[in-house]
Amino acid sequence: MTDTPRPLDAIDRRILGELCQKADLSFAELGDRVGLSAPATHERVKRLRADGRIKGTAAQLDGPSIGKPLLAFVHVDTSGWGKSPELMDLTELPELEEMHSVTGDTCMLLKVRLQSSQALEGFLARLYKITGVRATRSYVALSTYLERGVQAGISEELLLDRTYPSTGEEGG
Amino acid sequence: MTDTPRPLDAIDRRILGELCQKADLSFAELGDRVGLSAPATHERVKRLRADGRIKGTAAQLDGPSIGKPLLAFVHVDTSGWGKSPELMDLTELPELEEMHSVTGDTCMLLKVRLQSSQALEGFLARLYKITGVRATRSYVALSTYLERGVQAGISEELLLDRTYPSTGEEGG
DNA sequence: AATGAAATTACCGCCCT
DNA sequence: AGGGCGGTAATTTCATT
Repeated sequence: MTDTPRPLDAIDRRILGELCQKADLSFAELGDRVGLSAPATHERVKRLRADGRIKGTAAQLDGPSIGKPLLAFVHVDTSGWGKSPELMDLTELPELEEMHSVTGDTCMLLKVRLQSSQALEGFLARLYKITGVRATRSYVALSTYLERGVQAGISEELLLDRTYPSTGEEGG
Repeated sequence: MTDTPRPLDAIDRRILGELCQKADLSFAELGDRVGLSAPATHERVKRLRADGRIKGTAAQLDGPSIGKPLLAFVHVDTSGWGKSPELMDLTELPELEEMHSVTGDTCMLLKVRLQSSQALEGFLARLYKITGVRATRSYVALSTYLERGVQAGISEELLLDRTYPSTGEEGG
C-alpha cells in the first residue's frame, strides 16, 4: 500500500464532487454528469474506493429532529499529553463526533452533539473525572450557517492570492 | 411541516444507527439487521427522509488523499454581529466545511480543510480583508482521533449521572 | 410475488505507449 | 505488441408496487 495510487484526473474530481454531495446517484446519472457510461463510472468509483479516496458513505442525520438540538465544541486542557485511554473511552459516546489534538492554547478539541444543556453538563462532568483534565472551555453553537463533510474542490485563490504587493510585471 | 412528525421508535433508531455508518446497504440487508422485511424497511426509510430525520447521503472523502492534509478550526472575532454577506461568501470555498456562531470568547467558529499551511495563510488573509473581522485564532489539528457525522444513539449516562452526592435513598 | 430499474460482469475496440 | 480505459450487451440483484 504505497502513498500515491494514481493522481486524480479532472473526471475523478468531478465524480468526487458529485458524490460528496449526494451519494445515492445511480451510476447512469452520475455518468451523465461527468460524461462517461455507467460501467466506466462504476469502474472509477470502485477505484476511488480501493485507493482510499472514498472511505464510505453515510446518511446525514438531522441533529434537532433526532433529539440532539445542542451542538458544542469543547476545548480540553490536559496536564499530560493527549491520547490517554480514559480520553479515548469517550469515543463510545454517540454524542461525541470529533476529537482532535490541536496546536494553540488548548490540547484537545471535541465536537459534541447533545440532547440538552443538562446533557452538556453531564458530559463536562464526565470529562472532569478524567485524570489529567485541567480545564475545559465550551463553545455552544447558536446558529449553524454551514455544516458539511470533506469537499472535493480546491480553490486556487487561496494559493495564488499573494498579499504582498505585486511587482506589476507578472503575467496573467 | 410541523415539528413533531412522529416519535422515533426503537426500530427507527436502529435503522438510523446503521445508515449513519453505512448508507449503501440494500434494504434487504438493512431489514435483516433490524428485523424487518425489505419493503417494510424501505417504507421506514422513506418516512425518515420525508420527516427530515435523514437529510441525505454523502460519500465520505479522505482529506489527505484528495490533497487536503491540513485541518484547522478558526475562531473569528468580529466587531459587528454574525452573518455579514462577506462572511457568508466564504461558503463558496470548498475548503470551508463548517461555520457556526457560538457562545464563549469568540463570535464565529470555522472548520477548514486545506492543501497546505500556505493555503491556511491565504484563507486567513481573505478573512482579514472582511469588514469587521478583528482577530482570529487558529487551532490546527495534529491528530484526529475521531471524526464522524451525527450519530443516532443517545447516552442515558449523560442525563442520569448526577454528580451530587445521593441521599442513599433513591430506588434503582 | 411480480415488474421494472439498476448494479455488475463479460467482452470487444481504441488510443497511447 | 501491450496495458489502460471506455463502450455495448448480457446477466443478476435490488427497488418498488
